[in-house]
Amino acid sequence: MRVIEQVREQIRQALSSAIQEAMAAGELVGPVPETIQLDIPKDKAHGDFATNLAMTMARQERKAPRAVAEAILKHLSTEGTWIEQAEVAGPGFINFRLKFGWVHQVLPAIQAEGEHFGESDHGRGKRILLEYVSANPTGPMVLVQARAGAYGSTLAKLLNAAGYRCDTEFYVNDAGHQVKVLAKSVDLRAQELRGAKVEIPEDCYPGEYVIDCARDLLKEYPDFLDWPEEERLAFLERWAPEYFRSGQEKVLREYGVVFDRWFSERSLREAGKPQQLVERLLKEGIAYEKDGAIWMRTTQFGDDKDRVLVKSDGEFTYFAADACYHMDKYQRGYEILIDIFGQDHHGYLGRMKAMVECLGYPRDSLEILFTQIVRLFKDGQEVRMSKRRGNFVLMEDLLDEVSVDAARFFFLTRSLDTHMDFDLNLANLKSSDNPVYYVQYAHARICSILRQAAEAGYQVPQASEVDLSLLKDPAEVDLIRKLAEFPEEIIAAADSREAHRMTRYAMDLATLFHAFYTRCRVISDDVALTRARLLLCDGTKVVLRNTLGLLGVSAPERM
RNA sequence: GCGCCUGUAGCUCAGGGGAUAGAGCAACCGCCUUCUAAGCGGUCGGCCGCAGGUUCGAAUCCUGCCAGGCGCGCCA
Repeated sequence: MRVIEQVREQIRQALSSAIQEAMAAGELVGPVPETIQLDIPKDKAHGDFATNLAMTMARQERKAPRAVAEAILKHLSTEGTWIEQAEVAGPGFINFRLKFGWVHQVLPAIQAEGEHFGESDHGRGKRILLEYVSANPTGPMVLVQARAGAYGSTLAKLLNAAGYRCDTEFYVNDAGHQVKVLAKSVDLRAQELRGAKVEIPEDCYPGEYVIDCARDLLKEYPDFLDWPEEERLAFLERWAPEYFRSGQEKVLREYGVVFDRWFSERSLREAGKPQQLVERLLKEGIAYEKDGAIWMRTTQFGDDKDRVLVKSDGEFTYFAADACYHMDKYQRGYEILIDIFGQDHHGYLGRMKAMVECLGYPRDSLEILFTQIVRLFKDGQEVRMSKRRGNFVLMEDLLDEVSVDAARFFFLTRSLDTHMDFDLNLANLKSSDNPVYYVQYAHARICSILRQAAEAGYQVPQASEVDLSLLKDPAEVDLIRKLAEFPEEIIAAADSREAHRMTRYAMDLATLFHAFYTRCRVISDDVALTRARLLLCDGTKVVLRNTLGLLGVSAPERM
């Protein structure tokens, strides 16, 4: 049950009828606007809801906004609604004040729905595939992937809570040139570890982690270097990517990021998907041959230049495999594809959109979100990451410094497209100043109250046995109203793909609870009031836990 | 040169057509004999990068400029 949604609908219908009445009376021209915006004003003096309806109608009516508003109000019938008072305000807003108690309806709903409170069928089961992180299996993950991981996993939960059916996938680039380079690099390091003097060529991976990988290899296969070179390299082309991939999976799992599927690029290639696709596109005239290569006609759909599918040496490009992968997603029944890419891939937007159209799918069915860079600061200095030099900041390094809860929450307070600074010292991530503790503290506080109440013989009552009208302190009403907003907050965050809205909601909710706690004593001699407040505490606890759950942050019972 | 992102309080960032622009941190002043002070209340702090335009209304949309970040391969 969505309390606010129902109230909104009620007000919209009242407004809509009022306009029709006014039109019948010749006071308005009409027509009734298709959408009626109904906001919750920032300033409580402006009522519970407000609409700019009259201002948007001013032009068609050829009247001053306030005059339009007056005409609407004259015909507004509030019978059978929660509306107590409606008035014209400011430049032409219509402000509504609702009857006391309208928000109270939400507490029984929370109690009934529990961990499912907040979910809705808004998305109508539309199938979405969210691909994110997708780090190359040629090394450990870097800082920005922690950002993508936090954001993506929460976005997926939000989409599912909002009634979409969202699956998540990690695309493993375990094929192609880079895998050969990786195999060569590991092989050389293995030789080096066994005392051979080897020179690491420029084009090999120089990172320390390659040495670690070689060490683990020799531990598992002590006779590795006795194998013929050709066999060694062929083996490593499979073993090394899997070595790094499984390492990534482990780190991500500890970070609260679990994928429904790890999709292998090699599996696509081995199944002959690129050939099939190229043949099909050639037949359709969407691909063509030029200079010994085969190109996809992406310029047809707004790309700057056509893209190579098959190089003149006969190899399929990464782009060709990516096209297969995305086509495969559609063929598996997903209607919307969301990819989260690093900022350094932003140049792909045009070609990816064009690619999807070349494949015969709607341009808008592919959405690409870009995570902007993350800079890490420590002791006032930027910790620089450089993949080439091999001294880049790893995701694991970050998690050595801060808790998963702190890291996830911090990333999720920022919109994806801000360039963010992660200051290990100033952000004080392990200290109590971190907003994540502020929110968790509210949850722990409630748990403590409920424990104390239990000792005093109070259990959380059934909502039906509580006099909700006792919850009338402004702090109580504000808190309940915020609880009521939770379902639509999820929908807004899911639809806009803005996962970071939920940390703000969490902080706002915590603030309102702390204010309530300070103003209103829960456990007292007044039995009826105590029971009502216990129900409110329990409802807040449920919503805090649900919110933190979406964020992938723990909800501690004690702190 | 072209493209993408960013520019809001001392710092880190929300807000992205609507009423008086917000939060956290930092600074300052108060509040624990009672359910967790990891808390609450208050003060200080802003030409929303600059200039035009659209609009009843612009921090928000459009154009240009300035500054910073990142990309522009038959690489992956």
